[in-house]
Amino acid sequence: MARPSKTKLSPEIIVAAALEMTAETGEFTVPELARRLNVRPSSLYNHVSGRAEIIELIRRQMHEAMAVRVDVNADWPSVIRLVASAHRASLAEFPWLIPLLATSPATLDTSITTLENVATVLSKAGFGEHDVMMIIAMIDIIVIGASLDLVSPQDLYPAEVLAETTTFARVVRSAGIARMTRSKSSGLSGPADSSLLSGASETVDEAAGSDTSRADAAFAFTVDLVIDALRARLDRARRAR
Amino acid sequence: MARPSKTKLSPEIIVAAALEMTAETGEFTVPELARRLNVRPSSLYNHVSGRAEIIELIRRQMHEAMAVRVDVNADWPSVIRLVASAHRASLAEFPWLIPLLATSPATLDTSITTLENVATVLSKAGFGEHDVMMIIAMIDIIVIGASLDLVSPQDLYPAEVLAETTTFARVVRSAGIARMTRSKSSGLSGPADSSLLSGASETVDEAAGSDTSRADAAFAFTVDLVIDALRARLDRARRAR
DNA sequence: GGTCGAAACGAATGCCATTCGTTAAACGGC
DNA sequence: GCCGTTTAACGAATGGCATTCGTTTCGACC
Repeated sequence: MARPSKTKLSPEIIVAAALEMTAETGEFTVPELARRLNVRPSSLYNHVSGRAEIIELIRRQMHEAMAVRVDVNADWPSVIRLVASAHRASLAEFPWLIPLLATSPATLDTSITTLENVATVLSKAGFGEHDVMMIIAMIDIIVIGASLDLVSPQDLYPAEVLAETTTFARVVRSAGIARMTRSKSSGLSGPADSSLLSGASETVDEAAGSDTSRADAAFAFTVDLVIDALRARLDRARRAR
Repeated sequence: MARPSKTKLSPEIIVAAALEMTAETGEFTVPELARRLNVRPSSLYNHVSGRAEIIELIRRQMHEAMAVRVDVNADWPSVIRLVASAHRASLAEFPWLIPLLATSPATLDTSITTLENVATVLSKAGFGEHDVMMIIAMIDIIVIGASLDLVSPQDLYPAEVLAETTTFARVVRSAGIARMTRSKSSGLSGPADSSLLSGASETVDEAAGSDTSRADAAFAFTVDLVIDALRARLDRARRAR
């Protein structure tokens, strides 16, 4: 077989398939990618330089997807909520890419535009320049942390462990979070170490959603708390002036 | 060669070498590990079941290292600061393990003891049970996010990109963070995709520390803000009662 | 219509994780 | 102190992955 009448590949096709694969299995190998595209692995190298470039393209695409249209005239708490929620939602879809994304420069116009708009809104609201920088960094921190939290195993605090505590056990129980069954771990693992998740039993996870509600609550709590604190800070600054 | 007079391996020796390797290169392969220990790869399998178990042992050790001795009689803001700082410091040492750690249950007595103590302190301080749970989750969120932030590339916002913004550029500049040079990327990558970091130029990174100060500032800002907000929340609850 | 580049293939390389059978030393009961 | 059993090393072999190179054939352009 040689060159086909209609080309079967392109960087776009490749990256789309790769993204789809990571979404399904959390894995991503070149041979498997080629299999999905009905192509030999070596063919891919006519379009991309290698696995690393494919990952880089995925990263770019994620950054684009994370761009949010910010209304520059909206009030700043809404903007913070919007941006934080949108970013968290995007990240939580591909959690194993988080270290990649968190540690790569914000090169994309789209995401920088979001930042620019957020900065504008905060500035207009009366925050000082240093505060604006810190707030943006803080949003990043919270978003990334909360995204990882979102994909945590359902029983972050197993019953056996809770048994040894008193205060903490009561607290957990009161939050309606305790899970007595040790259901299968989250699908997270990334390409690096999927084998790690063996051991986990495969019990029914009827209440699989119960823990995302914990993560949601913690995220909401944090964002609310932070916005409250920022509001107070703004008031204080205004009164001082 | 057969059984040596003095055994050359043990799970402890293996995990120590593996941890050291990840600290140095961010990588961790079984053959390389064996090479460091002056042993054939197959020998390792007499002591651990495989790569996955080594990772699991590393995870355990990290959890142990993250345990903090909490003075139950200390004031709660100090406790929050202490726990958050200690956890962040531990995580930042091995950032590629963060997804692993963040998504695995807290099984270890040591780390659960820390949680128990934190819960006790917060309860004694007057926080309701639901709040205690949320605060603990929030600390997790902030710690994880900040740890990843800590290992971000130095120039998170390259000059070329900033050129297209006005407000944001001013904000960044005022924070004294702008880095004009594009120095080599952070060493982060995890076992999955180290090859990604090729391309990066190897210029001198004279001011490599300048960005950790940004990360430090953002972390401190967030913790301070959150503690302020919690203090206000506590006051409000007290007054309502 | 001939030439040249592009896009597929197949084979081959080198690394990785893992398994199995082998060997010889250490251990432990008598 | 002897002897069987266990143990901890080894070497070879397997199968998967990422990648490279040479080959083939098709399409496009002159």
